[in-house]
Amino acid sequence: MIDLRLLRDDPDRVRASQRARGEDVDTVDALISADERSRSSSVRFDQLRSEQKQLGKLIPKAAGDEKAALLAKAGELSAAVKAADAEQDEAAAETQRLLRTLGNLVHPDVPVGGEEDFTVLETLGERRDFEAEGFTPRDHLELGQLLGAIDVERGAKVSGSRFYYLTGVGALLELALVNAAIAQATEAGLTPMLTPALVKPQAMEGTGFLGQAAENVYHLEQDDLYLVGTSEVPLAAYHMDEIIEAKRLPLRYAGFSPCFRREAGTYGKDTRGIFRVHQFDKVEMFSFVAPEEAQAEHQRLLEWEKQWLTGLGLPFQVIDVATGDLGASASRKFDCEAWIPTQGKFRELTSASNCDEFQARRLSVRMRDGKHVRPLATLNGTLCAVPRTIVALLENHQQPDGSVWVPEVLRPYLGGRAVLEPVAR
RNA sequence: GGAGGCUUCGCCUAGUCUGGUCUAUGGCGCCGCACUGCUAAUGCGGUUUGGGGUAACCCCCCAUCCCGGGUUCAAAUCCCGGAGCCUCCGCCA
Repeated sequence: MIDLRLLRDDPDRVRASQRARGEDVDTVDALISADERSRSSSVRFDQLRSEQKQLGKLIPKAAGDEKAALLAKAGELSAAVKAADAEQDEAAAETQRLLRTLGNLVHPDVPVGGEEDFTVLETLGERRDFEAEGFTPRDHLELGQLLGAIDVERGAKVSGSRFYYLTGVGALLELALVNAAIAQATEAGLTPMLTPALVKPQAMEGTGFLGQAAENVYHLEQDDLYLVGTSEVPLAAYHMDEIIEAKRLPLRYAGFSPCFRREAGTYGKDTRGIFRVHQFDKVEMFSFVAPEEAQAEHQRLLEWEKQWLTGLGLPFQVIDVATGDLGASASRKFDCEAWIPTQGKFRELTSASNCDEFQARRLSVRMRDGKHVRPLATLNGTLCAVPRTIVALLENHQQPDGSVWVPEVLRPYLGGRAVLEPVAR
């Protein structure tokens, strides 16, 4: 959530940010009045409580009529204290509730607009000219089937649409990608983490996924647990309710976990193959840094993503995502989009978000900086979302005979194989 | 799943039976100062977090003894509910 003090000092900035996100601005006014109510009732409560304490010291010493008079007075005071307390609780709860509905402040450089209004920051890698090479590229599903790597029919039979099996070389390819990604992250100094995939409401809420994104989250009602859509959630919540010494920062993690997404409202989108699925594995980077370091860290995460995609030999572009397409918690988001030949488009493979202090406030993750304790900043970035990376790899590195070239970084994890060959059916 | 125990301001701990003097004790760690020509030792002081007052500091006020309710003029302390941890048993791996 955003800083309440900022809202008091500069409500117009908050309004402007909400507007840019395409969100309701009335909330801001409701919030300000709830906050004022909370503060004034809090002052009254403090005064009454102070009087009550003074009186409480006198009562044990008094006796007889004097004591009876004091007790009578204390009775009245007690009722007043309870009333003020109740009002304060109510107003503070309302303030919190409203505050949590607001998205993060957007960074001033973020392009304003919807999904299509992103800015392209740079384009990297070489796109192949299949026409010049003399063949029509197959899509990832066809390649996956030739290689015996992907089985979506049985995925649908067993679990429904948007589920799949990775088989044979497909399974090996996932393990290779994950190993290579973890190796790169570890090399860069991140701590590898295997995280829970089921989390409590508090963790899900604190990371900002129960707002407008709630419809995409699986919930286990019997246990009141959520299936995470990304290991960002357990990684952010890892330090929940903790105060971290400034000298221990930055803390950087590389989490690996399954990810579950309901993909509500995407009917008919990306229905072929494994580009958009309900369950997949992902290696995610996550940083806890001092707020003043957040922008530099954001660039660092982006650099690691670029290094990864470049190592895989994929052509891609980096975009600055527009305001309307930011998640609730991000102030700015850079996506790396790989070229998908059969779609003739760049598609999102990785995404790096700067959440500033938004998640840290909600999760109460703070840093001790000398005498001061203050919220820190959290950032997250995809290193490797497995199915989409497989899609991009297969399509971009395919050969006319349906075989697929394997980039160097993956070979050590594929028994040295340089090419994946079609299998006889 | 069954039985029992535990949870106190970084860590450990006193206090809970018998409600008010708890503004929560002591040790360790940490920070500052003093002192010994260094380190160590010693002494003194400080050391939860959040909110409010203040231009800011000193300081002052309120809350905070796992969380939420209740009883009471008054709760770390009594009652109810919940969470977490531990031990034993059962079950499964």
